[in-house]
Amino acid sequence: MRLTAPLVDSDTERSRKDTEARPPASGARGRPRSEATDAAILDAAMAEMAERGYARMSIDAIAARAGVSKPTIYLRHAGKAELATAALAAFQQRALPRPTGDTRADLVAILRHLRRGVERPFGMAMIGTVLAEEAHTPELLSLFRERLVAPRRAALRGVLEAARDSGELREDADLDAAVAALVGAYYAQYLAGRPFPRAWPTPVVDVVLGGLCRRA
Amino acid sequence: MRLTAPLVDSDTERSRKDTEARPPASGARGRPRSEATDAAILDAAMAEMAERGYARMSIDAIAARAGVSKPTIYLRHAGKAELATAALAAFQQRALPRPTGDTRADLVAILRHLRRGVERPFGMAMIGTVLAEEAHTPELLSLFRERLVAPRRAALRGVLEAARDSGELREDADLDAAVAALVGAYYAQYLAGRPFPRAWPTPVVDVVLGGLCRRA
Amino acid sequence: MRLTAPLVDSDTERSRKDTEARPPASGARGRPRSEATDAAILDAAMAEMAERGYARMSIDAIAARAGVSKPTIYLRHAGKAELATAALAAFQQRALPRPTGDTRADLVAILRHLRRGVERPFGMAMIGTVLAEEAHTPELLSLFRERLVAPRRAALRGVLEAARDSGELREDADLDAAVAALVGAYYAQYLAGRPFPRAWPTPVVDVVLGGLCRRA
Amino acid sequence: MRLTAPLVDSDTERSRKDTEARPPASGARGRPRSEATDAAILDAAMAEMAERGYARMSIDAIAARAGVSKPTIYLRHAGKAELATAALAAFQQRALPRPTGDTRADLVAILRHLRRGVERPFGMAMIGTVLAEEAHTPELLSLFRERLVAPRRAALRGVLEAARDSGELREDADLDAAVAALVGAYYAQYLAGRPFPRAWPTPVVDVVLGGLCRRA
DNA sequence: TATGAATGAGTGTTCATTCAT
DNA sequence: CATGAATGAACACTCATTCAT
Repeated sequence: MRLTAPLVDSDTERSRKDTEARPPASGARGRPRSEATDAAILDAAMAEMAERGYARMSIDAIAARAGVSKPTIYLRHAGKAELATAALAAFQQRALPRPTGDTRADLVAILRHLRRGVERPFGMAMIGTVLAEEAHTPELLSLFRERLVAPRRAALRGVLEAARDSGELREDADLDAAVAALVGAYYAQYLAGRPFPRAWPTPVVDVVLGGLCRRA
Repeated sequence: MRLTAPLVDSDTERSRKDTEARPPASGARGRPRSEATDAAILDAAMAEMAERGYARMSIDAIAARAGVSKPTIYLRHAGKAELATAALAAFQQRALPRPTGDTRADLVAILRHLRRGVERPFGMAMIGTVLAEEAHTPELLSLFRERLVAPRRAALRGVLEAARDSGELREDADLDAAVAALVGAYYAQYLAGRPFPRAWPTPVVDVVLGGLCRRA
Repeated sequence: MRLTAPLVDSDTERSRKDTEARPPASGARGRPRSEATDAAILDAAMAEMAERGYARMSIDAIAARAGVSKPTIYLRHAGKAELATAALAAFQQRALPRPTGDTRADLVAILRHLRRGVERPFGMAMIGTVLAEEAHTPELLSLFRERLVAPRRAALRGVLEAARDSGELREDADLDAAVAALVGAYYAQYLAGRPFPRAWPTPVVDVVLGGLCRRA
Repeated sequence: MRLTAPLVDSDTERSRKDTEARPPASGARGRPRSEATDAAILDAAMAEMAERGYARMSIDAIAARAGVSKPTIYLRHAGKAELATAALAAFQQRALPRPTGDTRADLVAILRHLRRGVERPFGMAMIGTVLAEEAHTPELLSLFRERLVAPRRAALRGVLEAARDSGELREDADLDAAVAALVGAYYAQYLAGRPFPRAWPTPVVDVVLGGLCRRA
């Protein structure tokens, strides 16, 4: 039974659960594990981690939220850290927008996608917790990078590379720095506690694409 | 007795401790409160918070690290949250570089200053913990913004405004987006797990100042 | 959540434990809660409260005395106050003597019953602690009144009312004052530190009855 | 400086402080101890003990209430137990009413005096705490008996003996039981949680006296 | 003499984890 | 397979008492 709505959106997909610490015995003897239970646990863990942070998230709360008992969780995951990483590994963000060939519009679309993730309740807290736990549970940060950060950066980089190859950009443009500036602007703005204007992605893209200096 | 080296750098200055919940009585009666103990507690708290995060940081560990007993801490700080905020408030980053009038050099200097803060051991974990604790202990994030984030943003903005006023920048430049892109690039790069090239600030400043697009 | 239990039960040593803050799930799934442990905890709590008083009674000591761990206690009782009230609620004094119709003998029998309670080791200390805690933990006193004081008063009053109805006592006899004088004599004697003579109840009953009986 | 009104009434007298654990050095060298401070400490201790009970009363709170520092207290009293007993020893209740020769009126007057003590805020809590602490700090109960209980019992007994000697009472009346019934009625009524009628002492005296008086 | 600072030993409570059914 | 019961280790915080000024 679901106790609360899951953190993930409806168009979220769950990836294959091949990261479990305690795989079910091969052969199909006995009652098979419920896939719905598997998913409920991972959803609950993800939600708790986002809302309360890894350190504060409690197995008890996850069990209650997923509507299962604690041993049911431990049967699937070796411990708190493994549960958290499994939840993160299973988490799939919304599909990134497909590039259209219009560089500016594509960049804005990707930043809009990022914004939805960051503005989701506790989205920044989730980023915070993986950073805060780096020393204690480094897998969280690596997984976060692999699952959430890297795809977005790749998408941005793809758009920029295409633009460069088509001659839209300067040959010597540092695309790495550009990608960092584009996505980082969100983090910086949030950390500064400043409100996001309605059409926030546009000015950022404009700055990065066009620069601040007066044209010759 | 100091158990560990302090987190703060040698050129760090400690700000006035006016956030204490139980201020020492004015006048000089009785045994004076040891200033070395005051500092040791705040240093230890800051270090524990950076290394383990606010949720995991324990008063016991802070007491041990500072070489004092727990009641000595509670004499000065009303609770864990107050101790953490006091440590944050007392933490003074290195002085920001003074602007020279050379826009590009000034921006690079400020970003270099930021980089030293972020690359300090557990620097990003500190940012992570204030973000992760936003729901539970919002004072941490607001204090962090006030003490660390805002001054840097103001410095960056000052340099950019001067440049705009002197005609160096386009009149319509969105300085807010530019500041976010400049400092955010660090966060994004760290979160991506990518190494920082030797002269990292330069490409970022170049992108923001000059833009990616080919000039007309 | 229930703070007090209903007024059920007449003869069983331990009343039904429906005052628990975290009741066991109905149905028989999972490991059943040990009834021996339930009882051991309540007994230990009652003993500690009588011996050391509510304020001094520690969960640690109760756990040790009951031979269980502290979380085992917290599984059953929401906190120290709830544990103490549960112990008090579960405590059942010896059954009161049944009235025989002989007024004087019945009163003496009830006072003898009271005396056994008061002379039990720490019996008066138990009364003391519920009085001392009135400001801090008023449930203790109300439960004590409900479970221990009220039944005895009712029994005494019943005997006196029967005697009055049968014409043995004066019509205008103040039964309330008489009941108070009868049971209060014990408290006063104890508080005075005076030894209880062998047949103590008899003189008290004689003093009080003499005042109530119809004059010749 | 007095922080709060003292528990004791204005017509309360303080007895000689010859129970101090640490008497001042003989000879009058150095600054003499302030008698006002002595009294403030004892008043504060008495009030705290009545309000919170011996176990919960804290030296810190007493110091604050008395407007002194903790070492000032420890200079005069060897520890918490000694402070509490000193406070109790120094406590003098209102003077008992002088007997007039009218037995019934004298008894009522003494019970009225008792009632004022019992109904004083925390009066019963004070009785409770000395009972609760009997195992831990038996001096409290002995002192309470000596200072508060015994004088009242003696007064009651005096009135009754005079009445017996003057032929008002039966020769064989058990005065001990009668005294216990008279004062105990208060304790019992309070413990039962029943309200005290306006003229409460009268019915109690009537019940007890009726039993003692020679029949017509 | 008096102060404020400092402390060792606890307090009630919670949590990740394992056990018994 | 799944449950509820049980636990060792920790947690933030407090108190009676002593120290240094």
